[in-house]
Amino acid sequence: MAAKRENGRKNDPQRTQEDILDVATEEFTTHGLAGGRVDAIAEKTRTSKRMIYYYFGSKEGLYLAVLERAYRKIRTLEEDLQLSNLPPEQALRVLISTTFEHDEANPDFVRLVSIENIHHAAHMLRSEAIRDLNVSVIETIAAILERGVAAGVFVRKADPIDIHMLISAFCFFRVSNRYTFGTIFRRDLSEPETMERHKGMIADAVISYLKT
Amino acid sequence: MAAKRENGRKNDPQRTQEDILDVATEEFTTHGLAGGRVDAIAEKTRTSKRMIYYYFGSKEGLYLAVLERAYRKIRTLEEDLQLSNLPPEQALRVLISTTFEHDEANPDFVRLVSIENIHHAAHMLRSEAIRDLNVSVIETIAAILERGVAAGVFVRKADPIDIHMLISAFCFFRVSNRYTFGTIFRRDLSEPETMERHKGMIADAVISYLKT
DNA sequence: TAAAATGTACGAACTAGTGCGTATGTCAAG
DNA sequence: CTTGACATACGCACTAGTTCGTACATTTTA
Repeated sequence: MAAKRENGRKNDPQRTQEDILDVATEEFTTHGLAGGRVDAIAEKTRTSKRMIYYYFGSKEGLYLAVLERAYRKIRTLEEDLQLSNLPPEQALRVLISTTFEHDEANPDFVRLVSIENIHHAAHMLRSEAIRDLNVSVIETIAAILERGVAAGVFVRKADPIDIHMLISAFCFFRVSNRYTFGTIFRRDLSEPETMERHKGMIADAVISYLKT
Repeated sequence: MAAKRENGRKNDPQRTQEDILDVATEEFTTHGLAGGRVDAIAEKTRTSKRMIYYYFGSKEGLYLAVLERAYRKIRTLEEDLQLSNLPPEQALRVLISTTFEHDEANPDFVRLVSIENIHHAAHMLRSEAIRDLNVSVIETIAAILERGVAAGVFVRKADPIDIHMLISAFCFFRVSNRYTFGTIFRRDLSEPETMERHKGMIADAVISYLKT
């Protein structure tokens, strides 16, 4: 359906699709899946609504494409962090920093995941590409925990997925619940000093938990 | 607009409104604000669409009413926990347990907050009732932390709002991201043993953090 | 009987999706 | 290297169906 071509053309399907996906991401993350309007996307695009259906078939197809691209962008960062050379505690701190900054830098991704949860992860289930993701993080954490226990710096034998959840929950929440939390407590979570303090807190909390 | 009546009538506006709100809560938490259909709500109600507009004026008005009722239900629980008699560490554990079980028991509330965040907390901002909520929790935590530091059981001088966020993030995430997390890691977060383990983990993490 | 509560039927506006025509590029034959 | 046949890329204008909201009639209660 989507043919791939080299450059030097006026017809540039690659760019057209990217353009559509950029606009669609903005629209869906701002209004949700049901709230996002195909016409609104079409208007902000260089191209027309017809092209959206030409390339993505349907509104849901477009949404799925947006979701998959967001996940694909993510995957690259999680790999090759080279944590096995670092001492366990430091390795974990680097991993936590990375997760923290990742969520902070990708609010679109966070919002899409929130939207997916409202829809019971129905679209994620249909996408194999997305399903077998994140697994590498667990292996990374598992290795760090094992080394830590072996070296005696960590006392507690914790489940890697649980630890990932403890870290991810905090980092994710800061971004996903920014607006309600900010409204209730009148606090701007995107301020640099707040960010640094929070980054230190989740790291210290996880480390001290493992040391107890 | 909304008259209050006793019982023993065929006309029971109180019950009608509650009925509408129940159905609307279900609809909005399942499909989101934009995805929720007024006609679908009307059908599942004992009454008709006309009544929805009679009592709530508009779809947004209905949504706001749903949101406010959800918050009102919550508020009751947070008060009177009588934590000041307990030693600081135990008081904190009780508070964390309460938060944990609260989010677990009120997935509707959690979902509404998620939906609000997608809409930049726009409706919360308009509702005074909601805005000055949750403040009591902060005071409770602040008192516990002070007592803890004074007694020497807590070493770290932490910000109460930060601690609330650390706790709330984990408890909230478990419910809000249940579907995506469950899909990726093939783990059922609602299993009793998992719940107990997680409840213990967040408590231990917070306590050990404060003791370091 | 006045006021509140409720039901029915309908309409205006919106929205996802499409039919059909056009433009742009590819490739092969002459 | 021009020409013609064909495939891909694109846009306008329309449709079928949905969705929020309301006008009007009716019943119930004070």
